[in-house]
Amino acid sequence: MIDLAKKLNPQQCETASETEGAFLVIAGAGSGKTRTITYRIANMLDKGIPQSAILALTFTNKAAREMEQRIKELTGRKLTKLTISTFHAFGVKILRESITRLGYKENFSIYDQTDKISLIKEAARSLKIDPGTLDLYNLTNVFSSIKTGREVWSPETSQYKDIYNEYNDLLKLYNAADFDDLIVLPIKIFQDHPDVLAEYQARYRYIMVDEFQDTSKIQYTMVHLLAQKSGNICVVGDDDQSIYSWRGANYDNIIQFEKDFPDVREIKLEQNYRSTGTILDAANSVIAHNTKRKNKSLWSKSGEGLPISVNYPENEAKEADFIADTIILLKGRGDLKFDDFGILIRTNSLAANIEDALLREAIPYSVSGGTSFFTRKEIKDIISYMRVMTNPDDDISLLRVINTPRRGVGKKALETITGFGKEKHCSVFRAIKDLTAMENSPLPDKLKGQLDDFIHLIFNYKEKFSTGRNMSATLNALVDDINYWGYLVMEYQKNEKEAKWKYKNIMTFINLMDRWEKDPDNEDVNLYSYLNRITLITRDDAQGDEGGKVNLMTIHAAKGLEFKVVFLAGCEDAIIPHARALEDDPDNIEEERRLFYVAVTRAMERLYITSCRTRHHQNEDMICIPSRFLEEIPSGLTKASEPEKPLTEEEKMTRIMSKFSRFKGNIK
DNA sequence: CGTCTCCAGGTTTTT
DNA sequence: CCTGGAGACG
Repeated sequence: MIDLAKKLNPQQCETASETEGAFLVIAGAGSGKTRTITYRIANMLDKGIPQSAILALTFTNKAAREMEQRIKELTGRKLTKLTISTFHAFGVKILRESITRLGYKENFSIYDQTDKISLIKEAARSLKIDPGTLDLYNLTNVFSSIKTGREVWSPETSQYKDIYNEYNDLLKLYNAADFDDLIVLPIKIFQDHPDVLAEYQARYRYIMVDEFQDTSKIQYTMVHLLAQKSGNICVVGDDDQSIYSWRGANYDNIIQFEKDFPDVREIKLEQNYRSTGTILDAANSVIAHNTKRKNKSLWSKSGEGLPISVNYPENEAKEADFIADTIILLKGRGDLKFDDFGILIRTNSLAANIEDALLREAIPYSVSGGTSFFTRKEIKDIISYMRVMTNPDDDISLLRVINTPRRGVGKKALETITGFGKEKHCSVFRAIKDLTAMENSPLPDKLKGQLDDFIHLIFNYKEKFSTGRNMSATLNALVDDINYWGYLVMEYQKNEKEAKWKYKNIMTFINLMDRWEKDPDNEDVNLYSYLNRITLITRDDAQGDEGGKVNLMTIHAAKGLEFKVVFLAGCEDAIIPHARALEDDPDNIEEERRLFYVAVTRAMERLYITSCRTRHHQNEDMICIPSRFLEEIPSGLTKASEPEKPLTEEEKMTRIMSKFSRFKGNIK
């Protein structure tokens, strides 16, 4: 038995010890939120609540993994029946069990952003609309908003209604689900089939939601459906750290929660255990400028600590050098490890320069975000092969690999094949199979032979994979068989390094699979679950935390993490707050401020802020203005290593010009 | 008919 | 600066 009162402060203790009923826990930054949840679950297990009755929903895979690890350590139990996962992974779990209720077949594919764009193109083409005239990236967002109920069709968007409908028809036809479907379809199952819902309600009688402030409306709907029966639900969040409203995360959820569970008990965790007094004061001062927030005040017993260092490097290269040099310097003192450092940036594009400097100084680092490993072209190619094997209806993946490596399948041949498929209402895979077997096929004989080989290859490897044994070796053989290396050499003739690098990525991918299938805790070893898994893993894969790497990531990705030393780079106006955020809605300034607040509160001991004087952007040297949030930090808390020089008349002029051009550039 | 090459455009944040 | 699409070539 764990003595909660001894390990936790009174508010934490209350949260952890009361397991029945509805709870709303407002947990400030660094207030020991994860610790509290961990103890709460451990306490449930102590009380004899079965693992299988507990569902904990987190925001990222990493958070889920960490929580599981901590509970394991705390209780010393095996946790095979406990469900700790992200909303999306939980959605996949439900769909794998019940998607046939909606008329889908079992091995559905999950489409990421890239697949989604391909599919929208496909939908447009089938409606005789030239995809070239569309802003596809933008459409992915519009469709997402519509599907999740965040927005309704507006005069500007309603012209895309037909494409949207076609897009959804195709998804179903291809037996595929996009990310939104992973939440929307389970809800549909629950609503259409009360018996299924009742089953899940009976199974998950104790539900916890972490980072509740970032739950979207539909995610909340899903949780509410599950929890309304038992009424045992505990949501934990911090409105000041709500940074995903653009994705449908909604403050209204807190209000809705209070309505849906009128007996809710509200607990506030306000003691901060993470940061020095200086850092906390700075954070508090900044966030106080926001008007829409629940009242709370973070306090701490720790001392004031060091002043916050604010620097104004000449340009982004100097900024990167400063960060790298400072890491070397602090590391040299011996009491810090590389993974005690976090470098936070507003946008992924800021990472490149910093990576350069870290590489040059031979500082080991890991970047999260940006083009995720699994969305790299070469990796997607390989994944698509495997997807076709698990789901032959997946036309998008099939079209991706049919001519990769090149098999002489060009535009004309593709037209014939897809045309045939449309006519016969069958998948492209089926069409290829039929067309190659046909007597007087419209395809030339040479191509028929090639395609026949392709079909056999798919069947052959599907068979090998289906044993569920040694899948990484099978994959290795597949990569050899299709001569992917030869393909890379061809494609990157002038750049052998690139080809080698891409091939190395594939080898890494195979190794990852090997590790995964040999993991003794893994109870579900088959190709399909692997594919599901990697589609949902994105930025936080780098679980190789051997303790030796500096962390470079976006502020969004840093949510829930803490570092002894934090660098906040690119603290310039138009970066944070981001120019695009402020364009239409001035209310967005509050979210940008929360983002800044999240960044500051990641720091435990030292905080370095850099704001470049100039920055190279789109082939132009732009003059930069320091972020307006810097002014919101009381000057007594900072130490400017390099005070800003007053502007010359000429500089003022350029600044106005650059502002103007930036503004112009951002209209539509 | 498939492939190669040049040119325009473009990502804020993520599951 | 890098990616993807359109047009010329083999």
